[in-house]
Amino acid sequence: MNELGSAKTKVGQSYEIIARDKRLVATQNGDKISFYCSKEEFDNHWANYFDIKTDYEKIINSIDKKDKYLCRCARSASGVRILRQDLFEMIITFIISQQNNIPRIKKCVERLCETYGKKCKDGDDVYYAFPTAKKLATLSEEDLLSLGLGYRAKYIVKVASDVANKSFDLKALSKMDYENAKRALLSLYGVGVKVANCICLFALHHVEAFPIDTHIKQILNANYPGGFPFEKYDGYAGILQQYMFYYDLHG
DNA sequence: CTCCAGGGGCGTA
DNA sequence: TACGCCCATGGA
Repeated sequence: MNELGSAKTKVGQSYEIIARDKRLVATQNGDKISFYCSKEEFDNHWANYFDIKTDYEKIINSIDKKDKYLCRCARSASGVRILRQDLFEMIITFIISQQNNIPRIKKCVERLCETYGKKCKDGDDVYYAFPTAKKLATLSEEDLLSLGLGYRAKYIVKVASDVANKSFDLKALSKMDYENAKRALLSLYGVGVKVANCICLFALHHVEAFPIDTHIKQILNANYPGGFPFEKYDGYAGILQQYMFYYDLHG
């Protein structure tokens, strides 16, 4: 059992996190979070996933005190962390996310896992891992269309086969700096600037990546008509972007 | 440059 | 209940 500071106080919330073939149940009571796993599993796997080593308080303290809006966002979202999620999962998930809303993205990913992912057991509970590139590469566009993926189906088939046959090298990608990683991702079929930035931020932990969707565009227009002061936050603006996103969503 | 491509969630009436 | 509107990317 481990504890973390939380972004927001809630009572009796329970969460299920599935990443690669691992699953973690977490509950939150007030600002106390409990993780139901062994200390070994937490240290070996989830500590990295939750980016435990990064000092987010230091980041929050670095915010320009004159920027009341950003200070308010950071205070509201102070428990938000940039996860270190699986690269292939993020590539496919963010391709699905384009032109799509969160409930539907969740449904698509769940169907994808239940249909093509490895069946796993945790005690009496059953869950499904995210499908491998090798597995997805065997599918046809029609297979994915039937899961409701729409016009993104053809992107996923192509990207999965490029990854499976190593014409797109994930290992090399994971070693690149932000600019090179972004350029490499943009070469993938169905990946544009916004999706590439999301993958950089949420899988590769390039926290300078600052994905701009229409939601963030509105936030920036409303609060930074002269443009966001990237120069003050060199190398980690993506974390602040997440604070603004959270604040806009949850207040 | 503009338009269109699934589809469903969501705001509005 | 029913109606538009929205959305990221590639291709025409």
